[in-house]
Amino acid sequence: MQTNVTTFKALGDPTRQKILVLLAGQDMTIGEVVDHFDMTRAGVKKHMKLLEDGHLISVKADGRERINSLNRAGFQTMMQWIAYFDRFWDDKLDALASLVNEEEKE
Amino acid sequence: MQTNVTTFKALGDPTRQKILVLLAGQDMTIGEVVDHFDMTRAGVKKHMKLLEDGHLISVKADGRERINSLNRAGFQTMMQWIAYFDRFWDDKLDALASLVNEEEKE
DNA sequence: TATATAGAATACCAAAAGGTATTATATAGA
DNA sequence: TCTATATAATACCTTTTGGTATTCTATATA
Repeated sequence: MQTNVTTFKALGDPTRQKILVLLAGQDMTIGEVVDHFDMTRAGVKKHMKLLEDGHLISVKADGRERINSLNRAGFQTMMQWIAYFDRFWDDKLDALASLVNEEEKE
Repeated sequence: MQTNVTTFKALGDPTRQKILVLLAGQDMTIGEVVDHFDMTRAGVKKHMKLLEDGHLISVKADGRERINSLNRAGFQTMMQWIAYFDRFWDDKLDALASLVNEEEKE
């Protein structure tokens, strides 16, 4: 329950969401990602940094290029955090079920 | 694929995450939530507004009180968005499996 | 070696976000 | 009705964020 704030924050921006969708299609260098946006390389680079901080992408050096790919870790962290609340919905459903059963008895 | 940015943004803050955990324990008025933080009521109210915008909580009026409770909608939206990427991991696993199979043949 | 290309790093700016203080409104209760 | 309480609304301030421009470093390649 700590650094997942960084991960959720990374997803709280439309540009970064689009970058992830792009990378789901294929791994890319920053240059390739930039071609899909009307934004400077430096701007895109900042977004990539935040995605990396949130463990949503990982970078691998290859000569003078840097290959960016999706990183499952961030996604799993989020899923786990959200799953914590499943307990809540289950309780609600249980309570509803009990209520219905009680009424049926009458 | 639109307003979920608001939802993820809402979760990208530690105070708001804590509020959700509190509400998972029990429904609360803003006043009750404030008691758990070293922050003004106005500050907490702003956070609640963002959580509501992201459909993570819903508010029900009761006299002069407002009862806040978790809203499953926001959680489901996020789960669905994240689930979009499952395809990616599956592909990766498939590719890995093919590779292994190829090697076994030799 | 000289030069072009892929990327990193820094400084800077405007807008948005996190927070407080203050004022206003509606309802509960003496 | 008068007063206290639960909340809403607005103005304001400081920090962070999204973005550009500019400079610097490293690696391909003519």
